[in-house]
Amino acid sequence: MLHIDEDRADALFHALSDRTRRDILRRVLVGEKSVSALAPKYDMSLTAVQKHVAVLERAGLVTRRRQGRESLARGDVAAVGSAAALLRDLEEIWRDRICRIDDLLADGPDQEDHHAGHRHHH
Amino acid sequence: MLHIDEDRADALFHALSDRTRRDILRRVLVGEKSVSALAPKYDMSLTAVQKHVAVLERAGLVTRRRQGRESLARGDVAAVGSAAALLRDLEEIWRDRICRIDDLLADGPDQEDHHAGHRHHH
DNA sequence: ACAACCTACAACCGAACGGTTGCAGGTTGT
DNA sequence: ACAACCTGCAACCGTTCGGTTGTAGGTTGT
Repeated sequence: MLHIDEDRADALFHALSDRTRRDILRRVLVGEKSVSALAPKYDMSLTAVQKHVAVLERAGLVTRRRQGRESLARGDVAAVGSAAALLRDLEEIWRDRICRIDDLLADGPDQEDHHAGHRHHH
Repeated sequence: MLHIDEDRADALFHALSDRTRRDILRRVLVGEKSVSALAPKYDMSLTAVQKHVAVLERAGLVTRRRQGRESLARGDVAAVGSAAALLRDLEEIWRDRICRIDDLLADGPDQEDHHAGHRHHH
């Protein structure tokens, strides 16, 4: 689990980049909530809140379980942790920056062959 | 510095939600790089890379200094840290979830008066 | 002086985003 | 049985996003 997929990282940070979604996440982290229980907290339609929860779910930040007519969303703290791990990786890159010798060599031109393995999505 | 602005959080996570920007950030964290030094690493135009750096700069994740004809971008590890702090807040909310009594009371309907202080941007 | 280089910015384009309304379907309580 | 409720999904709309090309201006080396 040392290397999280880039697609996952995209989804994680994108899900976190909206304040309404962050607020929803905070609420479902303290306890399970149904969409209709969440909706009246925000001044937007219930469908909009539904979509926000769906984005959080696609990123793995919330899981859902169906109970009767309502589906309850619960925040997944482990997913928050894996986002935090990505940031820790960045901080570690910074801490080890001195040890890199190619930094002193001005980072050789095509040494890393034009960002290989970097798949773009369009 | 205990409470980071929501606008800043939006900008931070949005900047981090693109894999090209995360890759740029990794490179400028190990050392200063000019846009034209960064550009050949990606199969997109120089202008596109310029825009990505601008997004990172607006989020505070990189700073720039002008030297002659080129402007050098440097990653700001403190900004990465403040993003990490936001995630730590979420994890703390989860750790303290048991202590909250209003969770047991099903989170009172308008107790938090319709998400007060929640400014939306459109 | 002049060519080569690096950056900045505007205009444009298709796709994704964040929001809406409307409708259909399963669940619950009386 | 039936009304009330909760969810799911499609269609639509304006804005932002990620990318392009083109143009202009400052800096550098010969």
